[in-house]
Amino acid sequence: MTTTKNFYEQVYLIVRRIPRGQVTSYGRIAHLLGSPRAARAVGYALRALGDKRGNPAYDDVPWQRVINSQGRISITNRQTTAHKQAELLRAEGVVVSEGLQIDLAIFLWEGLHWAEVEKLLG
DNA sequence: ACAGTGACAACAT
DNA sequence: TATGTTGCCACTG
Repeated sequence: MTTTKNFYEQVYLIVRRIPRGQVTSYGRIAHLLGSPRAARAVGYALRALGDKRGNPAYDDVPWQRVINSQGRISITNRQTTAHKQAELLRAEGVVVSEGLQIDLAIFLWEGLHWAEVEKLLG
């Protein structure tokens, strides 16, 4: 259990702001957090949610709304399947193709403004 | 302290 | 277009 507001926690805060029915990318979240090159770390943070499942503090993180910059689902590990993510997204209205592709022109989240992020991380 | 790891991204073939 | 390579960053043992 991490008491400090580390990078992972910051990632979760942002992800919780993604509206239902919309998506964003790992890289965009990294940008919002002020570490434009930390896309990989963002993915790592979301993967870590798998180890927290069952913990009420993290059950509300809509991790399925985060995909890669190409608009494609990136999951490859065995704990959580890409298909599972696709189903969760479809359930909230996001159109996911057979090839796990999503049209960013339609479903991409606008993101937050600098002031909003600062207030959030406060 | 240090090397390994990965749900990325950009660039090069 | 489709792979392959390289840079990155935070976390872990």
